[in-house]
Amino acid sequence: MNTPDKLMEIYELLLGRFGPQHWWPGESPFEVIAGAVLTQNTNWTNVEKAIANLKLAGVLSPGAIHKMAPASLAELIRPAGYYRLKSKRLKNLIDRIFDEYGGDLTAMETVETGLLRQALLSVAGIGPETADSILLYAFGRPVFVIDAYTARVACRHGLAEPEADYAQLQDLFQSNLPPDVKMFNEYHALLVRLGKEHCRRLPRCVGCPLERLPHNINGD
DNA sequence: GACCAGGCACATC
DNA sequence: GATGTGCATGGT
Repeated sequence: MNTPDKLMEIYELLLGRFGPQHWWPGESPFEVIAGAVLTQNTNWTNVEKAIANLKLAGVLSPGAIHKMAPASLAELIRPAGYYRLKSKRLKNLIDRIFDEYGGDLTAMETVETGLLRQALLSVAGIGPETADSILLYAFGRPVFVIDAYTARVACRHGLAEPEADYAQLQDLFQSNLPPDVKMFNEYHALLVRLGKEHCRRLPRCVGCPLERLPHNINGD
């Protein structure tokens, strides 16, 4: 089977088995942006607490956070962990949004995807996964998000080399699938779901023969 | 009481 | 260029 068909088959199997994952459904773009930073190396349930704090304090907006002292912001996002670091990163990003786009997220909507990605990546604290999460989940761009689970799953299904880097893995999905935002959204979430249930604690797939691993999408 | 979670930047070798 | 380390909380 060719790669595009294989990738689509995996997607269909995952969707059939787990159903839609509802990642970031119907939330404001800014909430998604904040969440993308807050979730770095952090369980999502802790991120939700931090976001709830921001909402309760009425500061879940670029303008409000722009004006806040880093220490005050840090205190609100404390449940998400790495709070001093993430306070700085969030403010770095928002500072940029003010400098480049006047603090207006709608002004970013017209920026070409590649340019927007470069802009995000140039912010200290925004790496490829965070940038791509923002592009896909906040701005609806057809960008495939790669994370550690994606790498493990792709590798263990013979779709990528163990040493494949972020760009290569992203190219695998983007070059072999139609640029469908809704599918990219769901596919990434499903790969994380699969990874959590079957690939936890396994550091990539080096030396693991596919047949012997408990990773089968069909569940056996 | 470990171990993990929807990373990233920086130091060091 | 690869590898190691700090960042920090809350759930299992």
